Amino acid sequence: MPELPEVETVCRGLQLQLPGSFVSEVDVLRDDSIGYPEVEEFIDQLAGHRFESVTRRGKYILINLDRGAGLACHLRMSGRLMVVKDLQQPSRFLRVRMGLKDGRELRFEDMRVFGRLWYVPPGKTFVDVIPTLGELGVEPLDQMSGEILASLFDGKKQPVKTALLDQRLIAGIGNIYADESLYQAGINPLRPAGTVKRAELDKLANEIQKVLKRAIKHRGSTLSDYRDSEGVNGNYQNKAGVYGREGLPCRVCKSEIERVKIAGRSSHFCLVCQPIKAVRKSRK
DNA sequence: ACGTAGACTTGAATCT
DNA sequence: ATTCTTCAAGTCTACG
Repeated sequence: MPELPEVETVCRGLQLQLPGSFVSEVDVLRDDSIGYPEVEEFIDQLAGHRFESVTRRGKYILINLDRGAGLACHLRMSGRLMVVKDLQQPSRFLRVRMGLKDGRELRFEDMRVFGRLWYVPPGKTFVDVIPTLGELGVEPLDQMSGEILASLFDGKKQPVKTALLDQRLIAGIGNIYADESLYQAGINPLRPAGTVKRAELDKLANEIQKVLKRAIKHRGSTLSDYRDSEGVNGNYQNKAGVYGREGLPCRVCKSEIERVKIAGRSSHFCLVCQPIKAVRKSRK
């Protein structure tokens, strides 16, 4: 799925397009796409609401509606949330269609049907409806430092890559940006998280923010499915240092980029720039 | 408590 | 051309 930069790009687009618009009708083409409440209620209760503002928490899109209600969306791997003006033939992966009073449509498309939409009724909070939202870790663009990483990783034996992907520790980093951040910081993804030295964590914290901000500037990465709220591709994939570059020369040292599975996820890195043992100053 | 496969779902790409 | 296997922006559950 879209990771933090892609979700942020979608949110910024929706914030420009939605506030002030009213939902006139709701059409659910695939029941699995609705997380809460039951499909019938989702349809009945969402209709008539006005969009007020769009924010993000981790990889969740949070839309505030009038009367204290809300609409949340997680794109997971292949979800798209977009506002369309010219109502051309919808994609075959259209799962939920929300007609707006001004004639436009908010469409949720999702090839793999992992993504979800949740309606939050007045009186309930987003966390009431989506418990995992309350368990998310720090927002890396707001709170990130070597000190924070040191406390989050303390005593952890799992690979540092796996720790970066744990949404309860840090919210929003996914497979692409975990690999990219570790590459930029010169840290091998297989190193047990708790063994990464403080100086390296300082560097990693800095690189995480740099990578995420740069990706947002490029409107995210489009590998296959991701599009922003206007249906436009991201560009960051072309800037990647290691992700998707297995077998290609490292942009720094020219040695071949490796790919291994870590906790089930493809992980890309340069053995020379990210040695398995921390590089230490020669002792003499 | 901690860490890692498997499941969920659909399609694209690579290889015979 | 067709079939098979592998892989994919994520996360939740079930094991050991």
